[in-house]
Amino acid sequence: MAVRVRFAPSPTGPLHIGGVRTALYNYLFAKKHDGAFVLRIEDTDQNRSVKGAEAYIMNALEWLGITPDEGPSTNGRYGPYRQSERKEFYVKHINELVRSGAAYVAFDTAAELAHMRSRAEAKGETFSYNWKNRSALKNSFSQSPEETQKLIERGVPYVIRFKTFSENDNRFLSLQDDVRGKLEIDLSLLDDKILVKQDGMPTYHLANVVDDYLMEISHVIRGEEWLPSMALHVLLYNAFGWKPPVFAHVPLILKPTGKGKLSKRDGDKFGFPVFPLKWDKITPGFKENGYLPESLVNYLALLGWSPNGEKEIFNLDELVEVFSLKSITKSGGRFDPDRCKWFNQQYLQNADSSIVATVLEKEVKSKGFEDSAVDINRVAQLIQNRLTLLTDVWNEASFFFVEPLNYDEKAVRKQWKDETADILTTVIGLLGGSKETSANALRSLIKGYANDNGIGLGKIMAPLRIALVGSLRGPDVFEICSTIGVNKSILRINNAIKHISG
RNA sequence: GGCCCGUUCGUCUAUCGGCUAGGACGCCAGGUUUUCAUCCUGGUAAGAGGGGUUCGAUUCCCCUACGGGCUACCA
Repeated sequence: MAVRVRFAPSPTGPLHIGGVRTALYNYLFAKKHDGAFVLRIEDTDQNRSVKGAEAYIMNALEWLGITPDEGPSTNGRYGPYRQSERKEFYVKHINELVRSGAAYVAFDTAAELAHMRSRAEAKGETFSYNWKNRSALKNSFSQSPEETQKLIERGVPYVIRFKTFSENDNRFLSLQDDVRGKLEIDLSLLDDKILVKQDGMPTYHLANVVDDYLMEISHVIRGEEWLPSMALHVLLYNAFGWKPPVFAHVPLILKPTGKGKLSKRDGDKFGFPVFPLKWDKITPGFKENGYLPESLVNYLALLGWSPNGEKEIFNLDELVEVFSLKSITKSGGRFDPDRCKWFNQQYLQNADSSIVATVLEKEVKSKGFEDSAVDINRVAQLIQNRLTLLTDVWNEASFFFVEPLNYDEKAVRKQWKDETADILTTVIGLLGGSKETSANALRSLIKGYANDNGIGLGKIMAPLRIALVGSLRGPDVFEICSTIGVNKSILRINNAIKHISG
């Protein structure tokens, strides 16, 4: 049987990082088995749909490189791919269930149920709409078919519930999950879930099962929050006479520290993004924070799943190659910002330096420091292995374009001596007189001078760096000197002498 | 409260009854770089607790604790 999987988010906001990982696992599994990766928008609850969320989800998947084979933007033969556009299918199939007696009509209002719930709670009990009390409530079980028919005709609002369990049914249902193994569920503890709401729209449970069947989904890979309803879903497949898909419930992503699962607020709190792309004006995503999509994918893949062996850096294609549901972890994992950054640093180091150059060029332009004399590509190469995030670019490269406005006090105190001004003045002379301006040429020039005159190189290098950069950091001094040009270097050195010694 | 799932270094994980419990992030130390970062080398640090089963348990079973999820006319 062909492998077909789906990622089925609800468009209630930006795609959370946990959703990203679920989508990723689905994608990897599909590609591994030459199957199809389907995007289905679960928007049966109109009230909760958020404008722009669907587009966000698609853009995010696109950015990550895990583009669906089928979805709202394609015209696959299993469409439409928005549940709000599939009502006819649900109506057709729920009628089957009602006819067969697997589902029934119920007239209890939300207020009545809420009342019963709070009364039970006051007594320390839990109200559950199930086999024990179903015949005592207002539904087609407690009423005659004529009565029910009459109420429906009169337009009394109703919902349709699933008859989950009855006294004579098998009490235990055995389930198989590809991540967790065998599970045994006591069906007598389950309640009669609503399948169709008063407004005629299906709930998640119905829509999900009908769609997965109609779309010929072979494997349902979804978050662990769905594990408790797996029995219901299998029961639904059985009631329809359909073969259930294979299920695999993946663990949740937890907060870096503290209790609970990762939430939007953790991002603000700990200073890292939890969404792939920026959402509103104030919530940046991984992209805006300087992460490469490949590194996010790599990190997320390894949070909750592990390959054989000790290799850790995998691009998408390599992940596809080695991915397997069986090696998904059972326990929830904490999101570790440091480790995520490390992956980014690794990818940045191995990336084509044009990526860095592009970002740098944009920064330089937007800040108004365009300088045709400074080779952007060369600077990019010099700073590339000093970056962790793409957003570090300007901090690492600014001094190539902007001369120091002030000088690191501590560095000056320690490295700037009485004789420094004289030495640097000589250096200026040497630089000015040099025909060769490559980093190597300048290096041997200065080293030669130091050697010939018995001056320790340290007496030159540190002050020179302070003069050019403003502090003791950055790439090789002679590379900087050569990249910004001898003339500009001399200017900076003169300035430093004036400011510090003068 | 009820039900379900889980539990190996601080974090992500390997181990599928026989281990000096391996790797990665982080952290610490040393080396390279006459700076800083990178890079290299080394170090630190774990089987929640208690019962079984077994010649032998991190690995299998039970209990407890802890963590997580679900418990809506939300997904």
